Amino acid sequence: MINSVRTRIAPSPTGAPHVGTAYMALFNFAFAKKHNGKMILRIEDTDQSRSSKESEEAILSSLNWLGLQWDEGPDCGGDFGPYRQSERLDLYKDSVQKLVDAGYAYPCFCTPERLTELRNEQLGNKETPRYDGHCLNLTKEEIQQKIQAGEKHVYRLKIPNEGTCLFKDELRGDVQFDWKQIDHQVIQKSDGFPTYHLANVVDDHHMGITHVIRGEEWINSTPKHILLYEGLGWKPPVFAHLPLLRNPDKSKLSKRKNPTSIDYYKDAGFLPEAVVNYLGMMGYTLPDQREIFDLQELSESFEIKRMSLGGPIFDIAKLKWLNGRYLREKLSQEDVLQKIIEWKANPEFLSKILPLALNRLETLSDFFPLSHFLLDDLPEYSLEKLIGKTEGLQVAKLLKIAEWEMEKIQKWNRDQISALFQKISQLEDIKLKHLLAPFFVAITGNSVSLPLFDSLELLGPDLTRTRIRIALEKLSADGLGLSKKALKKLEKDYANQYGNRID
RNA sequence: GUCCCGUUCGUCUAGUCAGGUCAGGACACCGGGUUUUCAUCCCGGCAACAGGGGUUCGAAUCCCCUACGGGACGCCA
Repeated sequence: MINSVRTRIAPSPTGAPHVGTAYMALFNFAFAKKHNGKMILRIEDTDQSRSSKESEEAILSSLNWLGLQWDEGPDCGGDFGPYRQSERLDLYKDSVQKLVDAGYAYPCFCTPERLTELRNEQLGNKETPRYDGHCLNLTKEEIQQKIQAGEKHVYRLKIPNEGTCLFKDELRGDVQFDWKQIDHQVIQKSDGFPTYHLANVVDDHHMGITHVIRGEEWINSTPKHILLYEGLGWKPPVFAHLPLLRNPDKSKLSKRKNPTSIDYYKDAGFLPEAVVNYLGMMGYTLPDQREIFDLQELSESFEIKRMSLGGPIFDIAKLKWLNGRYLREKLSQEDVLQKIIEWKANPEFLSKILPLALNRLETLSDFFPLSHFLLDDLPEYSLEKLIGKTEGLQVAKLLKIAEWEMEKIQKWNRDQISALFQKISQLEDIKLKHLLAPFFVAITGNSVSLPLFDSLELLGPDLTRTRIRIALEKLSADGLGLSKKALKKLEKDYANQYGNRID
């Protein structure tokens, strides 16, 4: 079938697998299946400094865990590969050339310094920061000369000076932007890699994508994409922008305020079917309004027009309720037992705990009380215990610093974790023993427990992050958290001592 | 700040396109029942059309304005 529906998900391998990715994947999947089409998975690894193989693997494996199977992708191949953008560079280079020839793009030699200065100036004048078209005035000869001299340059998209861009969003109808307020977006970076905007258009075209179903965050850059299709002489796909998942405070879902890693839900003991079901009821209701449904039921009855557009708040309480129903309605006791065993009651996992606990055992019955915090979702403890002998505000500060430092850990293991705490101990000039005290409580629920670093390794980054976040919330609720002002100051001091945060 | 998108119970939503049933369901919460406790299960309750103007016999539904919320404004995606 030539005109069959093809959708895609295009995760960027720059971090932990995000539930937002799963959310988009779910509806791309459902839409494709509903129309007997295919869903393609494409890795958007055009950011050389941030992309990693580990992250790519983690994302594929998490989506697999959820059962959101794609028809073509880097792991399973397909007729439109390769499915990693870093392996398709020639294609983008050709397109840039085509765009330059057609007058839709131009090289820009401005230095990052000049651009920063320009930005600050515009910001100072309360203008929207935009490229000023400086390099648009270069003559052919000057360009030739600079390129030959090996000057670093990027390619920018040339936006019309006036007029409007009108496009149709499947869910919202006509959307209109003045070209005036769209920036001359970089489409090829100085390292020769394309930016998202170029790569996604080129790939969507070559991969035969018929429907681009993506997050609302992209709606503002759609005019640029439309222009790229025009410049390359291609027909744009159908666009549908889905609402963004939100934190309880209605901001875009973020790991600062909510567990956002798919792995968290796995580690915390949720069933993939329940997570998928829950995600499916965010912004969507089946025509018959049933609320327990699987991927297939969702796909069979899926009507994209039924998507509601208000950003749904991710409510863990409801997810838990749903998960409970799956446990007792969808599975037999044998099934549940098997799941528990596979989850954490397996010999592999328990045998990792044992060496930590052995010296502390007098009877076998000591084992589970000692290790329960590795099996719990969240441990319980009092605020007094958390603070201990440390000063309250100091506790919040240390937790926050650790939270930021943990984001920088590439490979989550004992050594890295140990190094992290050693570093904080030194820079904050606090004895390791005293530094660790509040962490023992936040992580294990007790001031006395199994060795912390090994425990953290076993617990994994996602459960760890959540426990630190919860501890911070407890402190705030009692007025011992960081005020807005204190946080600002801490951010600054942190950047000076530890380097920039990665969020 | 500029632009774009959005707005029905605390939360997820049905109803909006084709204007006309006490605005329906679910989570959470509260109360009652079953259960040695708890949970499950069952029953009941609380609770919303953001505001203001139009159009109309009639507006949650169509139009306009305002407010509020979110997003975008990177050589990130």
